[in-house]
This record gives sequence, structure tokens and C-alpha cells, in this order.
Amino acid sequence: MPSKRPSPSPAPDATEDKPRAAERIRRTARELFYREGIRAIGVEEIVSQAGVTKPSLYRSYASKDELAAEYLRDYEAAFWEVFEAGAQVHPGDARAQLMAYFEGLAQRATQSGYRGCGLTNAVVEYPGDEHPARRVALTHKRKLRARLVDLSAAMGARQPAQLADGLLLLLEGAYASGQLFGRGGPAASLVTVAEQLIDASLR
Amino acid sequence: MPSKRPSPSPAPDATEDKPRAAERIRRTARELFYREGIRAIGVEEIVSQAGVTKPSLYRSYASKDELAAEYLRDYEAAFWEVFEAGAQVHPGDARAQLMAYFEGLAQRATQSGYRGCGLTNAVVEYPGDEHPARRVALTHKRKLRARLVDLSAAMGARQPAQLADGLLLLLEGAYASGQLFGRGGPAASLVTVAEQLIDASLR
DNA sequence: TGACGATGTTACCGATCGGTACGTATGATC
DNA sequence: GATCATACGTACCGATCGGTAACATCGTCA
Repeated sequence: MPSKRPSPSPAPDATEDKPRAAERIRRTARELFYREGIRAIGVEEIVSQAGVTKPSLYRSYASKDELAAEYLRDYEAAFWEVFEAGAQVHPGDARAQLMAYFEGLAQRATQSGYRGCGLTNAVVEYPGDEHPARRVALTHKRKLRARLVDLSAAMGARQPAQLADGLLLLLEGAYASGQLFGRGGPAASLVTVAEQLIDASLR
Repeated sequence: MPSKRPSPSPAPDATEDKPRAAERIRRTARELFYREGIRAIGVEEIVSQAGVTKPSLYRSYASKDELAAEYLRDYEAAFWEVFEAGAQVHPGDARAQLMAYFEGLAQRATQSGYRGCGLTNAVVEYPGDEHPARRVALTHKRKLRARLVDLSAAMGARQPAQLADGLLLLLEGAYASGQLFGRGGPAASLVTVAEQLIDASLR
């Protein structure tokens, strides 16, 4: 939570009005949390890699859990940017837009070292309903499901909700199997399978 | 003297030749690791819930990591038992056998509190290639993929490997989305979607 | 019985965890 | 130069982590 007073004069260099250290912590946390997992990374390692110290972390973030939640908010913003990128390339074509994302995902999820979806991973790491990171992730997934229903309806599916569920299963399946198999994993068939499913859902 | 098992000299009561405490630890670890995650559970909590103490754990298991690997071996055995259960109900019918498992999974994955696949979760928790638990999980997933190829071939799919990939994506998607959405999640459509995919892959 | 090996218990280890009290450097304003 | 707010670092906290040494207890067989 950047609940800091907007510094009037000293105006740091970052795009925000936060201290410089906070931004470095944020970017470092994003990378480490995603690559290694939230539970696996201690705050000491974050500040060490960021080149700052712990008090600098706790001046901008209330706790490690809150920093994790902030990481997921960043992750979600980046996700939507990629997900909706196809809308500009294929305006008015819901199917092409979605498939554009699927093609990119199939690429990424079949590289070795792929780590899946940071939001899904966080839910796996924190089963307890109270954790702030989990809250962010669950809210996002509900939004994603709703968006898929809209896209499915725009494609002309007989039962948009059902097609959306199928697409969501494939999505999450690609995230997971990407971690499980790396290069040459089942996500290589993601696009073909999705096309079959969409075709079957249109009648 | 009375009812004795064919245990050599040191004859405990368990079904195995391991100490009684080891079996209690194993069952407790299985439940706690699955429900809360491996990283989230300390050895202290395991032995406490099992009603034993730490040295009893370390006499039967080399480390927490090894106990986690053992947990996953148990989990895998239980998985195959469920997965192959349909083979006896529908002998010679690969499609019916697979769908029997899918139906059960769709049920479980749409209950609130569902925690997904313990093997997949372990891979999410331990991204490092060296962890024994991850090794067990990855080996199992490769076996599962091969088994799905066999089943797809038995169904008469034009491209068995591709259908197997699609089914695996749906499987893993059900595991993940079950955790993300709980009751009423996308896994409710798992069976219908799988049927559509299989139909489209035959012809 | 006495001895022995296996199992269980008490009490503790160093390392690391997330988090904080408190002093220090800097830069603008008067 | 004195003042003050802001940003950052040094050094430390209690709690918990995984793991272990030393001792007590039990079952079995000579």
C-alpha cells in the first residue's frame, strides 16, 4: 500500500510519487516471487537483490503479505495488457482475439523454465481464504471467467457459459502443464484443441 | 504369541514392517501436506498432530523433503487406484473408463475447499529441479501423459497424442480451477467439454 | 532372568524467518 | 548556518524453522 504522503518538492525519479527504494523492491519482488514462489523468498533476499535494506521495504509495504498482494496486482495488470492486445489487431473478431492470446500462451508454456500463472500459483501456495495475495488472485480469476463468457457469446456459442468454462479449463491446464512438462508439453496442442472446442460449441 | 504376522523379529502392528509412529506420521503428513501445502506445514506440526515427536520422524525419514516425496508416492498410488477403477466397470471401453474418472473429478473439483492435485501443487511449490518431491511429481505426470496416449489410441483417435494433450489440459485445468472457484467452478463443464473434444478427435 | 536392539521422549542446536527501534545522510527553506 | 522533513542504513528482536544428542522404555529371545 503506497499510503505515503505525496512528497511535494523532493520528487523522486520514479513514475510514481513513491520513494525510489520502493520501486526497486517492487520490481525485484515481482521477479523473485514469480520465479521462486512467494513462500520460498524471504524479505531479506528481496531487499538484498534490490540493493536496499529491510526498513525501506516496511516503510512502503505493511508486510510481506501485502507486498505479495501488490506483486499480484502488478501481475494482473500485465496479464490484461497481453490478453487484450489481440483486440486491437483483430477488432470485432472475438475468436481471433482470443486465439491470438492462446497462440502466445502456447509458445510461452512450452519453453523450459516456464512458471505458469503467478495468480494461480499464489492460490496454490496460500490455501487460507484470508491471505491478501489469494484474495487478489481469486478476484482476478472471476473477472477472467466473466470476460471469457463475453467473448464466447460474441463468438456465437450456443451456450456461452459452457464454452467459457471449457476455454478456462484449457487456459489453466496450459499454465499448469507448462510447469510440469516444459519444452514439448501438452500446451503445444492448445491452439488446435481450442479450435476444435470452439467449432463444436458453435453447432 | 497369539495372532502374529509373518514379521521377523521386531514385529510392530502396522501393515508394514515400519514402526507404528512412522505410519502415523505418514498419514498425518499426507493430510496436512495436501490441505495446507508442503511449505506451509512444519515438521513440528506434523509430529504434534500425529501424537509423536520429531526424532520418531527422523528415524524413519531422512528429511522433511524426503517425507514430502513419500507423501507424493502415496498420493500417486491413490491416484492410479481411482484412475484405473473405471477399467473394471467398463472393461475394454477406454472412453467409458476415462469418462468415469472425469465424472468423479468434476464432482470433487466443484466442492468448496477442493485443493487440486497434490502432485501438481508440489511442482508449483518447488520450482527447483533438484527437490525430491518435484522429481516424484514430474515422473508421475509423464506416466499419466503416456497413459492418456494409450487410452486415446484405444478410443480410435486420429491423432492419439494430440487428443491426449487436450485431455491432459482439461485434467490439469480442472485441478487448478477447482481451487480457484470452488463450488460451481468451470470443472462442472468438464465432462461435456471432454465429450466434445473426443468426438471431434475421432471421425 | 539378563541383555540387546528398536522405539519413544526431553531438551536443545544453529539458522533463518518476518518485523522493528533508532540513529544517519541529504536537500530544500529560512 | 540552523532547522526540519524525508529517505535510508545499522543492529537487533522474538518466534519458528529443520534437525539432533542423550536418555528412557519396551519387546523379544537366549
